[in-house]
Amino acid sequence: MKIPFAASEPNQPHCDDCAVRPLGICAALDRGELRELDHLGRHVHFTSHETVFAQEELTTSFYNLLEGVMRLYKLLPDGRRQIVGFALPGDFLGIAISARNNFSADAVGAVAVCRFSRTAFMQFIADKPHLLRRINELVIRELGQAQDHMVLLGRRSAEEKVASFLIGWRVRLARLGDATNTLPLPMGRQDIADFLGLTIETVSRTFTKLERDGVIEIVPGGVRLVDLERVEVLAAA
Amino acid sequence: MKIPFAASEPNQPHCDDCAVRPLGICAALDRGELRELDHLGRHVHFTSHETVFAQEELTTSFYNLLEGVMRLYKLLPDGRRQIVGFALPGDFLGIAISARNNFSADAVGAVAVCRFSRTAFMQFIADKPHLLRRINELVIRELGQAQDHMVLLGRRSAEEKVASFLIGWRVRLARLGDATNTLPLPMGRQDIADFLGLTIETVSRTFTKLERDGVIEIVPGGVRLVDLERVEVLAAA
DNA sequence: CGTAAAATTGATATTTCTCAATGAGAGTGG
DNA sequence: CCACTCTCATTGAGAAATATCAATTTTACG
Repeated sequence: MKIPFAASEPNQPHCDDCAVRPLGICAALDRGELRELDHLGRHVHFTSHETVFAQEELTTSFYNLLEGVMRLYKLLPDGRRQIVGFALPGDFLGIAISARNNFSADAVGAVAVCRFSRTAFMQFIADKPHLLRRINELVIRELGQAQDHMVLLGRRSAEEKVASFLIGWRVRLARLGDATNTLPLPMGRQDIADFLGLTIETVSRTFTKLERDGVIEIVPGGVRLVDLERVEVLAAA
Repeated sequence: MKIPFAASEPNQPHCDDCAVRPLGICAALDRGELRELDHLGRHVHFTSHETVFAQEELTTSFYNLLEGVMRLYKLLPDGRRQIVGFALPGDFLGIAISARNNFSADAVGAVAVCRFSRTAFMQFIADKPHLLRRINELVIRELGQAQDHMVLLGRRSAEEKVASFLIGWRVRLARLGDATNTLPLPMGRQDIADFLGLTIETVSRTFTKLERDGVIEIVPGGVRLVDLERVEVLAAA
C-alpha cells in the first residue's frame, strides 16, 4: 500500500549538514543567508508515483530536491505526455515557474525534498542581487538544456535519442559523484519514451539493438555502457 | 547584391521614442535608467539572411530586436537544423545566453536591432534587483515556451504542429498590435519545417490540406485563417 | 509461489521522409 | 516588355522509420 500523504519530518535538519548544500541555489548563499533559510525550508518525503505538484495549479511552494528522482511533464488533453526533464538531487523546482505551474512533477521512486513557501522564498531573494543573478544563471542553464532537447526531439532518430539520453544521464550522475559506466535508470521505459518523444516499444527495441550491437548491456535497474565511445558517437554531439 | 556588413546608424535615436520601448526589458526601466541605457545601445541594421550571431561564438553583445524577424537555431554537425524560436520586435536576445551563444541567429528579411556591449549591459543590471527580477521573468517565460515547444515536437502530429504554429504566431503578432486573421509569414517553408521538426514537403502538404479543408487560405507572403475556431481545435490546446 | 506490472518481441499499419519532377514568382539583362 | 534563370513551393510515388496492436516473457512484489 502507498502512503497517501507526504510525511513531514519530525526533527528538522539543518542546511549545514544538507547533502545538496554545495549544489544549486544553496551554493550561492553565505553563512547568514543559510541560517535564514534554515527557518524557511521543511523536509518532506514522497513515495514512488506521488505527485509533488501539478500543471496549472497555483504555485505555493518551491522545492529543493534532496534525494531521489522526479519526472517533470506536461500532459495534452487527450493524455499524451511529454516529459520535459528529470530532476536530480540539487535541482531546484519552482524558480522556473510563474504563478501557476508549467508542468507537473512526480516522484520516480522515493523522494525527499526541502520545501519552501513561495511567498517566503520570494521575499527572501527579493533584494539579494547576487542570489537573483545566481537564480538567473540556473534558469538560463535550464533554458539551454531545453533548447538542446528541442534539437533532440525535432531532429534526431530513435537511436540517436536513446544514445543522447544515456550520455546526458551519465553526465548528470557524474556531477553528483556517481562516475561509473553502469547507469542506474530508476525511471521506466515509458518515462524514457515520453522524454524522447518515442513509444515504449521503440525505446525497448532500441535498447535491445544497442545491446545486440555490443554498445550497451541491459542490467537490472539500469544499463552498462560497454562501449562508451560508440554511445557518444551515436549521440552525435 | 547584398550589403556585406551591418550598417551602424549615423544619428543615434533615443530610447524615449523607441518603438519597442514598452516591450521586453525596457518596460521595466525608470526615467533615469532609460537615459543611462541611451548611451549603451547602438542601432544596427541587418539585411535578409545575415547572421547576427553564431552558436558557440563568445557572446560580446546583447540585442534588443526593434524591427523585423529573426530565426534562432541550432545546427547538428551533419547540417540538420532545429529552429528553437523566432524573435519579434521587443524580444531581447542575449539574456538567455551564457559566455558562449547557445544558438545562432539570423535575419529573416530586414532587421533592426539595438545592440549592447555584453559587459556594459551586465554592469548596468548588476545591482538593480528590479531589473534582475524582470529579466528573470522574461527568461522564465522563454523557458515555459521552450517546454511547450517540446510537447509539440515530441508528441504532436504534423497537422497539429502546423496549426499550433499558426495559432502561436497569431498570438505573438496580436501582442504587437497586428490583430488580424491574415498572418504574414515572413519565414520560408524550410524555416517552418525546421521549427516544427518536419520536412519542407510535409509542411507544404499540410498547408495544402488545411486549405483544401477550408481551414486556411494560402495567400502571397502568408496565410489567412478562414476558420480560426477550427485551427484552434486542431492545435488542441 | 502466484499475481500484476513492466518490458520485450513480432506482425502490420501509418506517418512522415526521401527522391524526383513540376510549377510559380522575383529579379535580371537583353 | 519579355525571355531567362534562380529560388522557393508544391505535388507525386515509393521507401523508411516509427507507431500500433497483440502476444509473450521477465521482473517485482506480496
